[in-house]
Amino acid sequence: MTRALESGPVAGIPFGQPLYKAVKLRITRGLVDGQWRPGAAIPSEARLAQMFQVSVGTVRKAIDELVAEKILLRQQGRGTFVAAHTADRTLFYFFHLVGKDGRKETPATELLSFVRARAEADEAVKLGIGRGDRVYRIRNLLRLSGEPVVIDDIVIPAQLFVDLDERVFGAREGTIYGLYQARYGINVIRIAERLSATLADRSTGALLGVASGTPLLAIARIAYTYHDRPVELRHSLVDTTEHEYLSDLVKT
Amino acid sequence: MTRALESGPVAGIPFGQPLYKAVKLRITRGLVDGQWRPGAAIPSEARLAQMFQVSVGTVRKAIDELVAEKILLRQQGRGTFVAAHTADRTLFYFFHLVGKDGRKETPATELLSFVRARAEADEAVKLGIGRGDRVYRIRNLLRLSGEPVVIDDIVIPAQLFVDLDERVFGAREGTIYGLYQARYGINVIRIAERLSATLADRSTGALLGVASGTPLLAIARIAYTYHDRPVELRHSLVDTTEHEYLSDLVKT
DNA sequence: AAGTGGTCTAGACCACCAT
DNA sequence: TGGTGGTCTAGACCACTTA
Repeated sequence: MTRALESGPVAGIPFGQPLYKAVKLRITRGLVDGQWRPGAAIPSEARLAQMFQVSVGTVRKAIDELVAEKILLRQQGRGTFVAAHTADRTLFYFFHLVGKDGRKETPATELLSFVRARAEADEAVKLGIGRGDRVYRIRNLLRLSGEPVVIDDIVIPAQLFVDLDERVFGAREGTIYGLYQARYGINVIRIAERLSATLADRSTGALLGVASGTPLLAIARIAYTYHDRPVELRHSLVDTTEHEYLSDLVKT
Repeated sequence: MTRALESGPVAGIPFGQPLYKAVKLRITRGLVDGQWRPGAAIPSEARLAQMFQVSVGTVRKAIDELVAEKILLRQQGRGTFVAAHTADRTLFYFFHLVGKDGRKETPATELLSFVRARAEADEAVKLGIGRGDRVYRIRNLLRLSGEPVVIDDIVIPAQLFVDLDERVFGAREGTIYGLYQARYGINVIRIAERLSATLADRSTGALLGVASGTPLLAIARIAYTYHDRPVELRHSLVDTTEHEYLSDLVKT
C-alpha cells in the first residue's frame, strides 16, 4: 500500500492525503451519522482494519488523533468508545470555574427564560446561519454550593433543535450538551472562549446577589461539533468573588 | 524486546514502564542538562534508536509525545528541534490576549521596577522554595499598539536566576522566557492560569490610563519547566476595553 | 479462554530538504 | 545524492477485561 490514496479502499477522499487521515474521516462519518452512538463502543481495531482494508497500525494512528481530540476514549481490554457528555466530562472539559480553594463542583442549573426569536446579524455569522433565522434564547442561572455564580445566555439555531421547548429543556436529565447529544444527535466536541472584565448592572447584580458595579468575568463562547461546525453561542457573566476561571493546557 | 524494562538499555527507570517512556525520559534529560539546546536539532531518529538500542518506532513514539507537548518540533527532511522561545511561539502559546477584532500583536514591554525581596509564604509554596528565600520582583507595563493594556508583576526565585539584575533584564533581546532560556537554561514549557475580575485602584488605573473603578481582568499564572517544576509566578491586570483573553483548546 | 487495546520490532517506501 | 522525518505494513507478544 503506497502513501497516497490514488484509488484506495476509502472513497471520496482528496488525493495526496495519508491513508490514516482517510480512515479518520471514515470513522468520523460514522460518528456524525449516528452509526456509532455516544457511550457505545466502535468496532475493534482489527475489525476496522478489515473493514477498511488497511493495517491495524493505520487504524490505530487514526484513532490516536480522535482520542487526542477527546472524541473517542480507549479502554484497554474493553474497547474504544464514543465520548459521551456525562457530568464528569462536562466538569472537566467544558466548565472551567473552580473555587478559589481549587475545588471543582458541578453547578446546579435554574432555567430563567426560554424564548423563540430571530438571529441578530453577528449571531448569524458566528453560527453560520442566515440573518433572521429562527433561534432559541435560553437564560440560566448557575449555582455553586447553593450560591448564584453564573448567568448563562445561550443562543442556538432552531433548525438544529427541532421542537425544543421549555418543557423538554427543563425536563432533561444530565447536562445541556448531554441533551443536545441524546435528543438531537449534536455532539459538542470543542469550545472556544473569549474573556473580558465588566461590571454588574442592576438586574444582573440582583440575579447574582451582588451590588451593581461589582466586577464580573464575561465569557463569550462558541461551541463546535464535528468538522468545526458551530452549534451554540453562550455568553456568561461570572461572579469571581469565590470562584476563578481555570485555563490550563493539558499535559500527557 | 519485551514490554517491561526489567533490565533494559535505559538505566535508572522505574520497572513496568513502557520502553518509549524511558526513551522519552532520556531525551528529556538531554534537554534539561543542556546537551541539546533550544533551536538546535537533536540526533536523528535512527541515531537515537541506535544510541538507546531500541527500534525507530519506539523512538518515534517518545518524540511524538514531546512534540504534542510542544517541547520538540519536527520538520520533515530537516530534523527534530528543541522548541525555542521566539516571539512567535510566545505569541501563540504564552500570550493569550487578542484585539476585539481578533488580531494578535506582540506586546512592547516597559520595565517599571526591579527589586530583590524575600518570598511570602504563599509564593514559596507555589514556587516550591523555602519561605523567606530570595526572589526578584519585576513589574512591567505591556503596550499594544502603543496603548498600555497590561501590568505584569513577576516573581522568580533568585537561586534559579543568579546575578540577574535590572540591566540584564532590560538589555535582553527577545522575550522574557527567551531570556530565562538563553541565559539561565530555564525552559518554560507550560503555564497554568486562573482568571478573575477586579477593579482598578487609583495607581494601577493611572498606569493603564483608565479611571479607578474600571473593571480589569486579573490573571494569576504559574509557569513550569520540565517535570512540572514551577519557576515563575506572574500576576497580570488587563484592561479589556479593547482586548480579550483567548481560551481555545488546540485542534489537530 | 477469548477478545480488546498497548507495546515493540523490522523493514519498505515516500516526501522533503540540504548540498 | 544522502539524510531526515512521514507513512504503511505485518507480526509477535503483553496487559487488561469480561465471561
